[in-house]
Amino acid sequence: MTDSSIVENLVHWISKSIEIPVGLEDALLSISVSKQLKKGDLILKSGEMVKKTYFIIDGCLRSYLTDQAGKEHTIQFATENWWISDFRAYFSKKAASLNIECIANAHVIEMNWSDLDWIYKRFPTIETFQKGNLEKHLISLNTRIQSQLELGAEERYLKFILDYPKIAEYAQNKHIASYLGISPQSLSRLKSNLE
Amino acid sequence: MTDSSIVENLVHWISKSIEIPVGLEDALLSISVSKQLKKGDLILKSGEMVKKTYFIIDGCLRSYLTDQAGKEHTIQFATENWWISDFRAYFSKKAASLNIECIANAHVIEMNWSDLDWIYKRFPTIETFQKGNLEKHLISLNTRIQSQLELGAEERYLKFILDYPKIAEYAQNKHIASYLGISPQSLSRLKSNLE
DNA sequence: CGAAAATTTGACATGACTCAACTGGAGTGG
DNA sequence: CCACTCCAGTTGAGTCATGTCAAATTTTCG
Repeated sequence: MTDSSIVENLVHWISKSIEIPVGLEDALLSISVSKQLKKGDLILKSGEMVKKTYFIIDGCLRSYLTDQAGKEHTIQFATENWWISDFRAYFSKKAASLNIECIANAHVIEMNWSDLDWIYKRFPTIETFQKGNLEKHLISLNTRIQSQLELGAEERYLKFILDYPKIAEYAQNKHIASYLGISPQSLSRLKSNLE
Repeated sequence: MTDSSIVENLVHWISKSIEIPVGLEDALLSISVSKQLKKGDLILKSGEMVKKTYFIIDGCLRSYLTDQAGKEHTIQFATENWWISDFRAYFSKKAASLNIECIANAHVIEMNWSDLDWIYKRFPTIETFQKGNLEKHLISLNTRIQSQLELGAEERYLKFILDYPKIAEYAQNKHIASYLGISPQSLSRLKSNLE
């Protein structure tokens, strides 16, 4: 895939929420770096400054953190048309606490946050698009908290594979377990109980 | 307190992130309704459409949902300079799934979402302020998910009273328990273990 | 094929839940 | 001012879900 055909995917996605302003596509092309990632690639390590954000064309990535006990906790999965970065670190201007790892070969667009902010300044109408992204993200975090509060482990798992069937295919069980907040063993048992 | 002195609080708060455009204060005043709430007042009930959002001047509110088993789960606490509403329902144009309750006598500014959107259109520069709010909200949800994943109940409680000492004063134990995702009994035991 | 990683399974420990009883304070009305 | 009620909080006993540790099995991939 060429850079320009990759960027077309992003433009097409943006065009679903707003009219594409003249010049936007070229501007995006000028700041985009298209990357092919292989399973296992680490594109952000905790402790680094968060300079980049990624838009996923296909494949799957996850962000996770490692706690004091050495256990990993998955914060986010990202597939087609999602963004991934360490948002919390970037928004609060701190060093990354997350790692970001490719878990299924992926095409992504890499952009510098600073370049993206420049795009937002230059094309004010896409604020709407960006606001939509933030809202979508907010909804998904809210939903996750709600599930955690009111559902048991089995119900959370069922909801997960219902809401994100694609991710359920890509991700390993231990990744899903670490997203649901249970041990891999519990997830394994829970699945075998489903019949 | 008069309406205009209440709105000054909001304007002052906004002025911390952006330059106040000419006319903004009057515009805000024209759409703001200042309300005094008493402990126990319910200002949103699940099932209703979400037409309003609230900015808190002082006091404390919480949003919660009731699950099938009749158990309450606190989604958000809000004190000074926070907004509260059923964001998920509003952003996704659905009926409220949350209730919002005043838990300590409060002054709030009530606004219609539609009027607020009008303000955003009319004063594009406050998009920055709004974006900041969304980011702040996103960070707090992220932090909460992270705590839930990597901390045990006791550590979550300690972190809670550290991060939100004011709320810890206002809120009842059962509210805090339902926010942390544990039973009131467990919270009680946990606290007595702290010495 | 063989090594390394992921998953499954078993045995056991434990944290958190439920149900129920009891305590203590706040508010109300006689 | 006391008696009563109501509700939050505490405490105890028993249960259940989930965690841990370890071993066995299966899958992945060089």
